[in-house]
Formats: sequence, structure tokens, C-alpha cells
Amino acid sequence: MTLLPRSPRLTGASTTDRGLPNATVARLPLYLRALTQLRATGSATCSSDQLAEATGVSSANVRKDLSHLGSHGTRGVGYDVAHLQAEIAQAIGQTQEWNVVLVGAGHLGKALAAYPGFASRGSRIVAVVDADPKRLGEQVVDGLVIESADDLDEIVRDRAVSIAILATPTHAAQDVADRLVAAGVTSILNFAPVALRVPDGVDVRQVDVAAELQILAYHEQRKSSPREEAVSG
Amino acid sequence: MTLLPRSPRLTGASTTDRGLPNATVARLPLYLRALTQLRATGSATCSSDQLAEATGVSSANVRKDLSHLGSHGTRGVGYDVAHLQAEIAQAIGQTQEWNVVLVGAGHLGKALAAYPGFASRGSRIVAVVDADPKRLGEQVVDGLVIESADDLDEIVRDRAVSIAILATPTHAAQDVADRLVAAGVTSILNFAPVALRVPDGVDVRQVDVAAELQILAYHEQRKSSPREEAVSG
DNA sequence: TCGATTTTGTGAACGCCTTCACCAGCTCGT
DNA sequence: ACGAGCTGGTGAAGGCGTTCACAAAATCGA
Repeated sequence: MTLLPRSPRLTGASTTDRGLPNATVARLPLYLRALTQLRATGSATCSSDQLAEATGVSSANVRKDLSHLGSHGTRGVGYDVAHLQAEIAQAIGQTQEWNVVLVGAGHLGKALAAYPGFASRGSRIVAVVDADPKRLGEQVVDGLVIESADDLDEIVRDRAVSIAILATPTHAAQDVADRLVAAGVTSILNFAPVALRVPDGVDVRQVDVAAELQILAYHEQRKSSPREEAVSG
Repeated sequence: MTLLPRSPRLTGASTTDRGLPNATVARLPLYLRALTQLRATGSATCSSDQLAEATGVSSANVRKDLSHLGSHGTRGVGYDVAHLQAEIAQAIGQTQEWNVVLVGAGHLGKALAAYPGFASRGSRIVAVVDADPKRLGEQVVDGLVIESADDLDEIVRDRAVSIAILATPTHAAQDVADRLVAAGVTSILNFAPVALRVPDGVDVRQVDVAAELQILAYHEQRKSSPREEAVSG
């Protein structure tokens, strides 16, 4: 598989093939977001400093990232907002909409199905499936009714799905992942706290909220105990 | 502020002070999870290879990580599961429970409040607040009733909260963050797609599901167009 | 037209993190 | 006892990624 680096994440392969550095790819969505906002305010151009401000990335880093796109800004002026937005959108594959299947219609699954941020950012959830027969037919949001997990194959194939969101209980995640891959899914966003095993060519990104809190807790602990580092003897 | 590296994430400061490398800290929760599982199966010891298998990290990396803890395993045998678990738990601050306030009781907020994975991994949500008066008093889960966002200060102070989860609409996030920080919160897990501005000493970790999908989409695009790299002329 | 100012693009240096390779130390069978 | 086989610890090397510093190029005012 190709477990994509999260940020610290994870493999080690960076510039896959002849593409952009992974770290850059992870930041392009941030730039896109910032540009959309800037455009809404009527700005025609923006500097790397402005983008830095809006995204929390250093301006040098912004310039380096954008230079990888060959996206030539104009010295003394900055970047053309509309043009840069289009360029990033193309690089990131936002010229098309990506059909996504959401597996698992529990609390989290329903929350994700209702999230308006996907549509505005290039992804469309075209199906919500669940293993629990009691949930079948339930409408989670306008135009989305919970379907049976047994129909995964058909759904993936008929609706040109290549990306899946896994919001199942932990114990079911690997099995569902296997079936998704078998059906043709090649990218998985996994919310279940397990390391999925998938074949080469399938990308997995992991979101583990409990782990995020644990990382924060580590730093909290260090804040509260200042200088715990007394020498032993 | 101290915007914590996600994985590619984000500042650049690594081994803060005399602590563990950030990349290692981000993996400790994974090891902990794996160890808990191993312990449930009755294994008394485990090798770095087993941990590697269970977490998706390379075995060399596992050993390097654990060596930072001074956690001496036994050559020829492996690590003592119970002992290592305790050691990681201590390093990561799991010997105590961390009180967390959840801000925003929309779909996502409710899903997070109901998530059983927090309690088992060291965090306890002690309050759910929302700005919408219509939601006040609503019970989201046993023992948790939605409280007013006006009481944030009091809640944070009285219940010894140092970590907050932000699940508000985007436009409200920065304002809430400011108030949380003012109330004494020093760690924020932010689900709103904005780069929060917080003072030094406050840690922010960002979860942006739409961005995760966009990153996957980037790689999907590259998969579908094999060798798009024809020379120009 | 020219100089001051702004801002990009980029090579070089630096630092973090991962991987490699191998030694040290433990167990177990004989 | 001792040798074979595992398995952890760790220095060295290499790869990515960020930051630095500055030259190149554009605008603007006089």
C-alpha cells in the first residue's frame, strides 16, 4: 500500500514519481481555501505574505510550494488570485468532482454525511451504506438514503466511486476495507483507529481523534511539570 | 503559538526542550493501542516486528522510538507488554485523565460527544457547550447536557479543563478560540477549516476532513492519468 | 528616466526523521 | 557449557523539508 504521510505521516516516499512533494500537496488545500476567501473579498492579487498569514505557513514555504506548480507570480505584485486558484484546483484534481462512498452511518457517519464542506471542496458523497438492517432506508440528508453494505460492489462500480470514507466500528474496518478495495476503491479516509492493510496502489489516510488528544495531552503534561528533568543521583 | 506538526504538520521545532521527538510522540498513541490489544490476547511480550505489523510503522522506527523512552526491552525476547504499556502511558500523560470541553453541539459535536474512544484513551469530555439557546439543556449523552457558551469561563476554570475540542461553524471558530485561551485552555483540537491564531504556549492541532479528501483526490488524479508528462514541444 | 520599494524565485544551509547495518545480549536446545 | 538463533540498541548515512538570504523583476512616484 501507500500509506500517505499525514504530516508527520507516514511512509517515507516523498515526491512520488514526478509529482509534487507530499508536504506541498498537504498544504495546497489550505492555499485553495485562503484564495477562495480572498477572492470573495474582491482581492485580485495577493502576496505570499498574505497567504502565509491566512494559512499559518511561512511565506518562504508558500513561495517554495507555489514554485513547484510552476505557478509564476509577478515580482513586486504577488499572485493573481483567480489564476492561482485555478492552477491549484487543477493540480489537486478539483476540476472534476470526486464521488465518495461513506461506509458506516453511526453518529460520525451521519455527521460527515451532513457536512457541507465536502461539496464546496470537490467531493460528493454519492452513497451512505451501513451493515445494520435497521438503518436501511433512513434518510440522512437530502438525496441520501442509507443503503445496504451488501451492495457496496454495485455502488462503487455503478457510481464511479474511487474514494471511500470509513466510519465503521473498529472491528469492522479491515473487512470493509478489503471489500472496498476489491470493488475498486483506491483511496480510503479511515476514521477507525486501526492500521488498515491494503494492497499497493491504494492510499490510506488516517484520522484518529483520540490519538490527536493524546498528543495534545503529552504537551499539556510537559507544560504543567516545568523542569522535571532533575539529574538522577 | 505552537502549531504542532501534524505529520507533515507544521512548525519545525521538533524536539521541544528535552522532550521526545515530535514524530515519536505522534506514534506513541499507536503503540499504546497495539499494546492494549496484545495484552488482551494474553501476550506477555512482543517484538518490535509485531508492533511494526500492528501499527504500520517500520520495525527500525519502532525500536528507535521506544529507545527514546529509555524503555529497555530485552534482546532475544522483545518488550514486556505490560511494562511498555505503562511506560508509554506515563510518557504520554495517560496516568491522569484529561478534562476536555467540547464546543459546538452540531452534528459533528454530538458525534464526538458520543464517541466511546476518548474515555478508553485518557480523555474525558466534561462539558458540551453551544451558542444556540435552542439547544441548551438537551442531553447529548448520559451525564452530558448542553450548556451555554456564555459559561465557558466558569466551566473551564471550575472543571480543570486544559484541552478543548472545537466543532463550531467556521466563522465562529476564531472567536471561540480566543475565549477558550482567555479562560485558560492551552490545547485545542480544531475541526473548523481555519488557521487559528493563538498566543505562544497554546497548542493547536487541526483536523480538516475536506482537506484530507482533497489530498486523496490529488493522488487519485495521478493514478488515472498515467504518464501525463509528455514533453512539451 | 531613475531610484526606491515591493515581492517573487531559488540555491544553499540546516535540521529532523527514517533507514541501514551491525553489534550486543538474551534464550534455548543439546 | 556452548553454539545457534532471535531481537533490541545505536551510530552512520541518506532523504525530505524548511528556513535563510539574496538576486531578479516589477511598480510607482518624481
